[in-house]
Amino acid sequence: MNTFTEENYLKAIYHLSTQSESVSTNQIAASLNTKAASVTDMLKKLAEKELINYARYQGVTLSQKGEKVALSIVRKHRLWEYFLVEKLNFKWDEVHEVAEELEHISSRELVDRLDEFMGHPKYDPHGDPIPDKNGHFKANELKPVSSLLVDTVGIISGVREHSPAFLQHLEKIKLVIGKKIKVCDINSYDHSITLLLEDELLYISRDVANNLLITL
Amino acid sequence: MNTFTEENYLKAIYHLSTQSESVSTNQIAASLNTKAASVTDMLKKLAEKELINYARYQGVTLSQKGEKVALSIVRKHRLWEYFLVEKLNFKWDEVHEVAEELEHISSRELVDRLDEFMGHPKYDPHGDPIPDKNGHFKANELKPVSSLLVDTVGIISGVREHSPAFLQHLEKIKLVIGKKIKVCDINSYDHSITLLLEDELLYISRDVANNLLITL
DNA sequence: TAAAAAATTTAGATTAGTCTAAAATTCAAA
DNA sequence: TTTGAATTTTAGACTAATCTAAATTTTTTA
Ligand SMILES: [Mn+2]
Ligand SMILES: [Mn+2]
Ligand SMILES: [Mn+2]
Ligand SMILES: [Mn+2]
Repeated sequence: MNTFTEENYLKAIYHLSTQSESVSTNQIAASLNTKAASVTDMLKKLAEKELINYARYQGVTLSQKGEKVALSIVRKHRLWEYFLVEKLNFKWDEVHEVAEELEHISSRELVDRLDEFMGHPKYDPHGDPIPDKNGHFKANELKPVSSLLVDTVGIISGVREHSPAFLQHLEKIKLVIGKKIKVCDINSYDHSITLLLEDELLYISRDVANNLLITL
Repeated sequence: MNTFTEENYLKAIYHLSTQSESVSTNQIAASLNTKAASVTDMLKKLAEKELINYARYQGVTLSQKGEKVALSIVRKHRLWEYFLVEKLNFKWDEVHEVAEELEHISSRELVDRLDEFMGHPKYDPHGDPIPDKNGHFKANELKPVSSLLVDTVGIISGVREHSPAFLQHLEKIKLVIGKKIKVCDINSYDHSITLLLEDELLYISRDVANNLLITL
């Protein structure tokens, strides 16, 4: 159907589209670790196949067809991540790279049965929503911990940054998905935050607070 | 490490090597649905990487290094097939195509954990042995039903032909792996065979008998 | 609003894998 | 053992995806 590479472009455009309406050539190049010239070539090809809306120099949006493909890749990526963590005991910082490969396995039957096997999970190990077989999902209303006021209480529900280093750090300090936290103090100089987590005080940097997401 | 295509060539050479010592360009071309000229190009590349022993016009054998790679692909293929049948309820005739894709997922960790998750199965759904993480396996002593004498008793343990059509046919007549059979009669004109299977008589053609393997 | 800077596209190459057609080699008869 | 057939390799081309360098367009800023 579509090549491995085409799928990666569509996925990249999809993710970038959640940030800004239209996506630029340079944004795509950066996110795929490739060069702008290569991106332009591929955009022509994807436009030819009507997977994107593209006009020279004007940026890109996904067509309906393209979004459908992108969502199916995202669905597969997140379902496989869930499988790796829940069934094969991978850690949440170990699954992304493997899922980058697994998401390109084409069998529709496979992904739907995998979904069924796991009981139709709604969120992946990083708190990201898993689209259903029709591409539908409801995203949680997430706020970065850095945006909260003192005394706010919330549940850790997602991350903004997916690097193994960050995820390992969170795990080490037990700040994992599902935990309840309360903001105890915000340092007005460096914006570091003191949290209450299971009766213990925990200091986190502004950087960590920025990339940690909660539901109220 | 190696490309998808290189892996498929190594696997094809591996399987062909179980039939004849040295493998020919044309055999590989036929098994991969490609042309002899393309095969020659790839053989040069694989020889360059020391994955095969190759001398112009002389046929090919796998090097130790090449065999190791081939065995890891075969291991993955068969483990995934087992997973699909045992965990996701695929039928034995539906798994091969999907496994053709899954076998190229590179993570060593993934395949070893999958193996563990399933309890280190020894045989895939078609009765083929699954190499362990070191590439070792013991093949059953298999005989085609067509080679048996009247009154021989055996257990269905493998197939020589893996086409969905053949597998579906076997399933329909309940001739599946593990079943006990007894040869009741061999027709001397067309070599069709009458079997006893769970107190019922079953007629199979020479063709089926040829592709159905048993252990004594 | 006219440079200058930044972003994007085009031009021209490169690499992997494939093909057809032609040449070379091996094998099998006669 | 020569000749013809079959097999295999080489030559030359093509496509997908990538790159660098140069040209073009858009955006910024003075
Ligand atoms: Mn991921
Ligand atoms: Mn994830
Ligand atoms: Mn198979
Ligand atoms: Mn099999």
